[in-house]
This record gives sequence, structure tokens and C-alpha cells, in this order.
Amino acid sequence: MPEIIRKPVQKRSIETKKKIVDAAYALFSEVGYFNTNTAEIAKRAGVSTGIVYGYFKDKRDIMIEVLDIYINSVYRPILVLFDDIDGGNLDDVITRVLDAAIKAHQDNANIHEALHSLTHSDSEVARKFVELENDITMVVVDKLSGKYRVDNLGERVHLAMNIVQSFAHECAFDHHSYIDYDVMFGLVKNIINDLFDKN
Amino acid sequence: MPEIIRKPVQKRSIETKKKIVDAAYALFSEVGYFNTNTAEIAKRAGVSTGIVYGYFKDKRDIMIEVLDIYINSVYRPILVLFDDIDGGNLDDVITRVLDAAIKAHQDNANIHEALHSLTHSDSEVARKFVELENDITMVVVDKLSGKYRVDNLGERVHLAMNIVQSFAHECAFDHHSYIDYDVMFGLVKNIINDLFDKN
Amino acid sequence: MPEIIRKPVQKRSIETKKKIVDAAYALFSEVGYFNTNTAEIAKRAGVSTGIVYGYFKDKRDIMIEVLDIYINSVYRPILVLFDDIDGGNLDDVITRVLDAAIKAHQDNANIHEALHSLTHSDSEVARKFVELENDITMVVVDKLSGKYRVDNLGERVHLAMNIVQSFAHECAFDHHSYIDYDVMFGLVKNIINDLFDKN
Amino acid sequence: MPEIIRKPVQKRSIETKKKIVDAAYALFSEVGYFNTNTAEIAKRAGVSTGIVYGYFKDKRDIMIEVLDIYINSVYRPILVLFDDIDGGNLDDVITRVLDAAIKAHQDNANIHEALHSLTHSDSEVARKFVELENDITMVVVDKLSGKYRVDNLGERVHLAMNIVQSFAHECAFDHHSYIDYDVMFGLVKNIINDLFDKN
DNA sequence: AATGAATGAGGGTTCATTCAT
DNA sequence: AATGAATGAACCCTCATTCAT
Repeated sequence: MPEIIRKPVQKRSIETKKKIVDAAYALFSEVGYFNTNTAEIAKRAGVSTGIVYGYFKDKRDIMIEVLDIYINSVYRPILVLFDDIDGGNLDDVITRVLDAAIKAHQDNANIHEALHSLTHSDSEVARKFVELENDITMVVVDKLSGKYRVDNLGERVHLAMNIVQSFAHECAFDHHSYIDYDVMFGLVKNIINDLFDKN
Repeated sequence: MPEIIRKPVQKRSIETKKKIVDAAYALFSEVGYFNTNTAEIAKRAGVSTGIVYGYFKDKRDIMIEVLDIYINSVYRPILVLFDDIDGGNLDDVITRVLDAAIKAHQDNANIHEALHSLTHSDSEVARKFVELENDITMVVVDKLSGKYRVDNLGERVHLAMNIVQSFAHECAFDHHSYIDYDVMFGLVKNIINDLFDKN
Repeated sequence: MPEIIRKPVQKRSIETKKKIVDAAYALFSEVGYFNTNTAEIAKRAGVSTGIVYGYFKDKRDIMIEVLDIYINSVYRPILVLFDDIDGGNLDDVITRVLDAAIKAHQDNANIHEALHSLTHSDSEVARKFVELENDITMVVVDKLSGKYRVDNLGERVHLAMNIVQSFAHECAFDHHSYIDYDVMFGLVKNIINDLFDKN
Repeated sequence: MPEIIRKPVQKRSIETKKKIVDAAYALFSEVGYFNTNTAEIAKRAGVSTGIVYGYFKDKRDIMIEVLDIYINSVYRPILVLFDDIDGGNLDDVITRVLDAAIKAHQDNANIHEALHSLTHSDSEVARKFVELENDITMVVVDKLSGKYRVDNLGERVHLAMNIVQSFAHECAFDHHSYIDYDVMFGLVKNIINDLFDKN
């Protein structure tokens, strides 16, 4: 059975594919992967159900594309903020990274959890998330290693990443009325500063 | 004829219900809520498909029960560890809490994420998780407030909780080969100590 | 994915399964395998679409069962006619076999071709048909070998079988107005007699 | 806007149409009519899916053309072998016809069954096959009637045709390891000779 | 209280056919 | 004449839920 999946080259095609991915991204974000059906995706994208399978092998394939876009367009871009680290001071970089992470989480609300929860039933999703965290840690370790001579830099960076992630998530959902997020922002900044500044 | 959901009072009934919940717990943990079907739950529980609806209104109702059990049997018990805080020193408590959190995560591997990912499509699930975190923060703040006079105790406790959670999760999955988890354990302990010890 | 296919033991179950197979048999016979859909089978059987998959893994699985029934209930029974061969004379046996083959073809009109045409896309179907012909040849050779000492008995029997088949098919469809089937019957009988009688 | 089906007159057009039919012929032969889709036909033909509908009304229309080609290019040509019948002896003609029939079956393997199985769901296909057999019988009867004065010539010719067909099919698939096809060839030849030679 | 057969709406996917270019 | 993207009805199959026993 010779599945022919379109590799869109023409402008029209590219746009159709983008419409489908965008619709899927939005729906996965709103109600999750399993609560979204392909008819809904097509409808939201303004196309027929059939053409979805002209661009994607199956529903999972759409999800993988959404995941890639999420990773490469939302997640990885934060890494460039570390380019300033050589010239500037750490505190500014941390502030900018925190701001960016919070913003990314807010804009992309639920998609992270929607995709990450698939980790347990889809090993490729798991692999991509692990790889992403590995990459981020490696890049940041690399940037810092010249400047900050601390023991266990890998562990420190990874932990910092986890904390940033956790905090951004906390901010995005903002469920706890008793939390002053500005205060928490300060606490997080201190923690991360401490992770690298002293030894 | 309105379906009557059994409130089991007899021993036999209680056990049947427990078998169903246990089976659901295990399956949700292994493959997630949406990849589990009720026939499978019944089979794993060793009961008929029909009787499941004698104890639960619907599939979601089983999930809510699983969630309650997870929260009350796995999550909340960690709170008692803070009872020692008056007599002992903080460092020991932190160590024990971290150990307990890691163990809880390891034993209950995927269930947290499986349930938490439903947050976005089920507001009651969301409410329960928010409530849980509120409760934990409140209790710990209460315990600590007599002894540790720091500003923003609520934010500190909540942040500490997030970090513990994030770290326990990290340990449970242990996907990153380059991480020495003992080292990270020490870093986390320091961070939390710092959050309360100094001012 | 734990497909549970019912092995019906209760009377009710056995009847349901039979209704499904009978409906499928009729429909495959009338319009062929590919022109029959599972909803139609269920409808003709007077059951819901879902239950079909309680008894069969998939549509092909129904077809395999239909094939087995065809082979074992229609085809193989002809073999018992050869039991008389020891005591009686060959000519009578041939007559009875021809009559039986024609009747079987008439009663089961198109099913043979409907199933046999799947030979090319389903190797198990192919295997079953080959096996069937092998078995028939073997059995008949066995019966005859004591009595008729001719060379190349295997080839003779197999050829006879082909001719009987071909003729029964011809009779069943009776498309050719210029053919006197009684005459043809006599010709076929002579041919087969000649295959064994003389040397 | 009524679809206009091209009656190709230009060379280019004729070739395109031929490519489509050839592709369809091959695919029907390999996997059958229902397992072949139009996209596949177009791809194999090296044309676009759309243009297929420039030359054919629908998928069935392609099949009818394939059928016509099969009948006229593969089947009917065997008839010319009977032209020799006046001058030569019958035995030689039979040998040549058998050889030709076997070769035709081998070269065109599955197409006969693929097309013939459509008989039951498409009356035009049925008609064409009946017509073909009628024609063959008529022609052969005509050729023979001058020379061989036997009773029931129609039945004899038709039966001979069936046997040849059946045997050619047997040879083409050669599924039965215990058959010596040269021996069978001889048996078939004798049978047919006997059908006409004596009376 | 329990069984497991039965229901039927809904999901993912295919494919003959049409249409804009 | 030709392309290949697009359509949407129809197909196979699943599964939460109900029902007869």
C-alpha cells in the first residue's frame, strides 16, 4: 500500500499543511490529543477530512509535527538568550530567560502538558523531550563553562532548567490566589544566581 | 429506570469496588486514561464489564476515584513528615521529604502525569489538584510559621514544593545519563535550606 | 491491545455467531467479498455492527470462517460418496458424484468464485484451496488404488476432479443456450470412465 | 458541465490511454480489481490522477477496457490456431491449442480470475464472458463440422474448451507438487482426441 | 450482585471523483 | 491535455454503556 504523503513545495500546499497543523496545535492545546478528532482538525483548518491524510500519515503524525513545531518554535528559541552571557552579567540573562519562559508558557498554555503526557504511550515523544532537555543543558553548560568554574555544572544547569520550567508553568496557570508571583520571581532568580555565583 | 450506583457497605462489595479501582489505577498508570478501556479495567479486576457500572456512574467516575486515592494515599501522606519539624532540625525533615517524594514518584511512576494531564479537559480534576497544592502549602506554612520567621513564607513554601516535585519527577524517570542524582539531591537540599534558613 | 474474541459456548452465542456467518455467506455469494460491508452483514444477520467484532477479529476473519464452512460443509461431504466404490461399480459412483457436485454448485452458486478469487491477495485462502484439492485427490487415489491399476493415478484423479468442477460450474450458471446439459453430462461421464477403466 | 471522455485520436493521447490501461491490467492482475485504486493506476502509468478521468468515465470503465483487451488480445487469438484444421491433423491442432492456452494463462496469470470474479456483480462483464465462450464454441464448431461428423458437436466443443481452460489454469498455478504436468498434458490430449475422433 | 452479550454512535482512514490552475 | 490538491461519502473498527438473564 503505497501511502503517498505530500511533501508540499508549492505555496498553496504549504499553506494548507500549515492550516492543518495550526488547527491541530490549537485543538490539542484546548482539549488534548485524545479529545480531538481528525474531523474537528479539518473543520477548524477549513479543509476536508480527506486532505489531512494527504499531508500526514495518520493522526499521530500530525501530533509529531505539532510537537516539533512546539519544540523548535517555542522551546528552543529561548536558548539564544544565552548568547549574551559572555558580555553581560548573569543576573540579566536569568531575568530575560525567566521572562521568556513565562511568556512562552502563557502563550502556549496547555500544549506542553498535552504533548508531554503522551510521553508514556509514545516512545518517540519521550525521546524528543529527553533530547530537548539534553540539548538545552549541553548548550547552557557550554556557554557557562568558560566563565563560571563551579563543580557539577551539568547538574546545576539541569536543575536550574527544571526550576525555571516549573516556575513558568506555575505562572502560566496562576491557580493559587495566595501567591505573589513577583515575589516568587525574585526567589527563583536568587536560587539560580546562587547555583552559579558561589561555590 | 434510574441507574443506582451502589454505595458498597458489605465487605464483598467493598472489595469488588477496590479491585476495579486498583485495576484502573494500574492501567491509567501504564498507558494513560484514554488508552485504557473499561473492558480492560474489568478484565484486570477480574470482574464482568457490566458490574463496573454498578459501582461507577461512568468511566470518568472511576478516574475521579483513582485521582482521590492517588491524592489521599500517595500525596497527602507526605505531609505527616512535617510533624517532626518542631522537635527536629529542618535539614532532616527536608531529607526525609525528598526521599519520600522520590519514592512516591517511583512507585507511582506515570499516574501523576496521567491524571494531571486531564486537568485541561476536566475542571474537577483541575480543582482537586489546585486544592491539593493549596492544602499542602497551607499546612507546611502553618508548621513552619512558628519557627521560621521569614518574609513571604507562602511563596517560599510553594516554590519549595514545586522544586521537590520537579526533582522527584526527574529522579523517577532518570532519563538523563549525564546527571548524578546524588549530587542533584544535595543541590536541592541546599536550595530548600537556603529558602528558609537565612533571611 | 487485548482483543477478546468470543468463543461462543452458550446456545445464544452460538446462534448469533451463526447468524453472522450465514449473512456473510449469503452476501459474499451475492455480491462478493469487497462489495459487502460489515454493516450490511450485521444488518442481514439482525445484529448490531459492534457485536460482529465480538465474534470475529475483522472482516477477513469472517471470510475465513465462511471459507471453512464452504469447504467443510459443501465441498468435503462429496468425498463420502467414494466410500461405495469398493462394493459398487465405478459408473454409479461417477454419476452420484457428478449429481452431488452439480447440486452443490447450484445451491452455493457464486460463493466458490467469490472466495477463490481471493486466492491472489490472501495466501491463507490460497493455501486452503490447494490443501483441499490435495486432500481430495489423495483420498480418491487411495480409494481407487486397490481396485484400478492404472498408471498415473494421481494425474488421472486430479484431472477428473478438475473436469467435474468445471462441468458443475458450467451447469450451475447455465449461460449457454445451445448446450444440452444432459448430453454433456453423458460426455463427462464417459471421459471419466475412460480415465480409469481402460489403460 | 458534462464530462467529456476523450476519444483519443492523436498519437500522444492514444499512448497515454494505453499506459493507463496497461497499468490497470498489471495491477488488477497482481492484486485484483478491488485492491487496486485509481491513484495507483495513475502512478504506475506515470500520469496524474486527474487525467485518468479524461480517458475513462470511472474506475469500472477502465476495467471494462482491460477486459476487452484481455479478451481480444489474449483469448481470441487462440482461435486462429484452428485455421489449420482443414489441412492438418487434429492432434497437432490440439497440441498447439493446449500450448497456446497454457502460455496465455502463464503470461496473464491472475487476470482471468480477477476479471471473471466480477461476473457476479457486473452483468456486462458476465455478458462478455458468456459471449466469448459462445463465440469460441461457434467458431470451432464451424471449423470442425465440415470434417468431423459427430453427434452433439456443440456440447463436445464446449466441454473441450472447458477442459482446456481448466487444465491451462492448473498448469499456470502449478500448486500441486504431486502432479506431473507432462503426463497430464497427454491425458488431456487423449480426452479431447477421443471427444472428436471416434463416434 | 453479577455476567457478558449486545448496542450504536463515533473515530480514524481510504479512495473514487472533481476542480482550480 | 494535464496536474495534483481537494472533496466527502463510505468503510472498518472501537468502546462506553445498557440489558437480558
